[in-house]
Amino acid sequence: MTTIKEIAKLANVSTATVSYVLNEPDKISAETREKVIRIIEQTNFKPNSIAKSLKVKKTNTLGIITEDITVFNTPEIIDGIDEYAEKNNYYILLENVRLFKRIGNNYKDTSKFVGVIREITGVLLSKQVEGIIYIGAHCRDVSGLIDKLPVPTVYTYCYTDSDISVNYDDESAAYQITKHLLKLNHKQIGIITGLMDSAQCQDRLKGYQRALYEHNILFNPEYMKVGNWERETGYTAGKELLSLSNRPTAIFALNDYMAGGVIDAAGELGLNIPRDVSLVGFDNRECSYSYTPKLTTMGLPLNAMGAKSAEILINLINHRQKDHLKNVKLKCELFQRKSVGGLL
Amino acid sequence: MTTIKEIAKLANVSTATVSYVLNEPDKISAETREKVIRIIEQTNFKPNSIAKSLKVKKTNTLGIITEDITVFNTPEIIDGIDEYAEKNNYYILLENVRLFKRIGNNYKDTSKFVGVIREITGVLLSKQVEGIIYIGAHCRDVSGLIDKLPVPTVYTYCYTDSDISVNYDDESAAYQITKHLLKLNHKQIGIITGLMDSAQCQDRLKGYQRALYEHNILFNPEYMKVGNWERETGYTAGKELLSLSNRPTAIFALNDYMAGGVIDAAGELGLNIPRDVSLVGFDNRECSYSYTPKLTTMGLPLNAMGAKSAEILINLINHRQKDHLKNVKLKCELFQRKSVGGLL
DNA sequence: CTGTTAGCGCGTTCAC
DNA sequence: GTGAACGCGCTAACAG
Repeated sequence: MTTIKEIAKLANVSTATVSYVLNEPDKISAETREKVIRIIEQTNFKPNSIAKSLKVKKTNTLGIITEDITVFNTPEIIDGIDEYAEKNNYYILLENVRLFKRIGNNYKDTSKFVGVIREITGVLLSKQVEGIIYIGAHCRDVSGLIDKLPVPTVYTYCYTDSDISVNYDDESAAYQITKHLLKLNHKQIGIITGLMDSAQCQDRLKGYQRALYEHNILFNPEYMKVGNWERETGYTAGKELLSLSNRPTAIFALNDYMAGGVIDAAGELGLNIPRDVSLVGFDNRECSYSYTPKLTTMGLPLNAMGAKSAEILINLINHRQKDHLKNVKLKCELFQRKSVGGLL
Repeated sequence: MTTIKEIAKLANVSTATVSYVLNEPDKISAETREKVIRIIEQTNFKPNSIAKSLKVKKTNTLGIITEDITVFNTPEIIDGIDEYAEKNNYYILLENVRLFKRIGNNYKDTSKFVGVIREITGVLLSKQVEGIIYIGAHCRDVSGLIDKLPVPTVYTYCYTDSDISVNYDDESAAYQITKHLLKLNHKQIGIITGLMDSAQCQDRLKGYQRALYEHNILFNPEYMKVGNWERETGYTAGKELLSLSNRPTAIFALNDYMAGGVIDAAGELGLNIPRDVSLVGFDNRECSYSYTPKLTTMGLPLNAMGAKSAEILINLINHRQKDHLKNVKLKCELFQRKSVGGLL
């Protein structure tokens, strides 16, 4: 690899001159500048940013820790981070924990992998990243997972009790969906929840109830079935709801997988979606588009979450962050497709 | 941040001693070693790998260029790279081109973004990556996209006419599928292709024909319909195939989307899958699992491709690569689900 | 005003 | 177990 010294020699100038051409071109006369630039281009010289970073104590590098890059939400978040970072001249060092492969389904027990995380943050810090974004595989409380770090840290798709996090607004999303159904004159709206110990599930339930309440509709416990996020429970719950004597005219499944189960159930019962019953999912996963009918579902602002995380982090790094930020919640967007119909 | 000097001072030794404790502990007496280690732990000191890299001229960093990290195949490939890299003490600097957002669907016209790629490789080189893995968004010839680089480069999910690439074996995968159907006594096997200008499509067609040939079955042009990879053409082609007087007993759609279209077509014609017609897809995309019936499809060795790319690259970096490697093709694995039945 | 000299950043490693 | 040169680019201070 060519070095600045060789360029200097070839151009018959000092290394300082070359450096100025690169960093403060105005300081150098047009003539020498062009001569130097020509030689740089000819030799394909790229200044060693390692050396530069050592000197200026700035790496312009962000560390990303993903719990699992193969989880559907993660790539889009990274994409958002990446776009914002690039625009602001930051680069990305990626650490993928491979959570599921490493510790299976016990990921809720954070103690199992604090050691792994400590090692990873150590690497990132020794590589002088200026800030860290932690992307959860699954939206939950990860307090205690990362020790207090000497660089700013932002959590997304998860949160802690003391750090800045970026997520989407489950409550408002569920409210939005329920409102949408109510406006189409649905008054009997079934809901299939995920596991009840998840904050996401609780928040969505709140949004659902708030919308009902605003329309003076009493929450009917018969219309709520508890699922576990998997298609099978959507099927079971769907069957129960649709077999009710006063069956709901619309069903809100708290994720797309369970909505798929409802489609199965409706099919078996000879019910047509959306004619006989409307259906809404959540997540806008790829599969929701290939269901028959195409599923109306809630899209997550993943890209925006990534971009927002990067924005906050870079602001923190450069000490221009308003410090009142804590839990940022971005709005979701409804994707209206073919599984919802209106009532007279 | 603490430096080696401060540690040295606190421990009353020279910086050299601290360095040896870190890198060649045996050279230092147990007594001083432990003293130094204690202080390192107390102060939470992390050696600055930037400075180390500058000195030892080794960053242990691999650059990954992804054409688009949001494309379904990419995260799993990165996961594979990551796993292998981590085991071998390499780290990952990620550059995401965001191909589709940047230049829309004209990605086949490589000239449109050579400039972007040149800039990205420049950044990676200046950050002293020791090798680069280029991950295509779409398997195709990308010759001329990257200038000859001073570090080893491996292409995956794409290829060039002169560099090492890692892909999967389309021909053998299609052969495997066709063979599977033939063994179940299917003799009339329809095929729905993707766009014919793709090498992948050509190779799969070859595999299909080779299997038929081995079973002395003449290729029947009526049984081949050309699609464009989208669900709609799968539907159209499926309808045509299934309306034939001697309709095929099995259909091989060259991707899962088009297989979805065949499911639509069969449904409309009142044909049951797999009773009336068997169906196989390709890609094992998430949606294939949520079709009714669950689709039998060909899984791609994405993780293995990533790992293999990393392995080759790291071997190249350390000059222990057999140089006869060129186009590595990994085997695919059939996922047998519910869309295929046997014939008497 | 243009361009040069020289020391610095931090950890490594060789000669002593 | 230590002193000191070294890697490469940056930049303050300075000379022409």
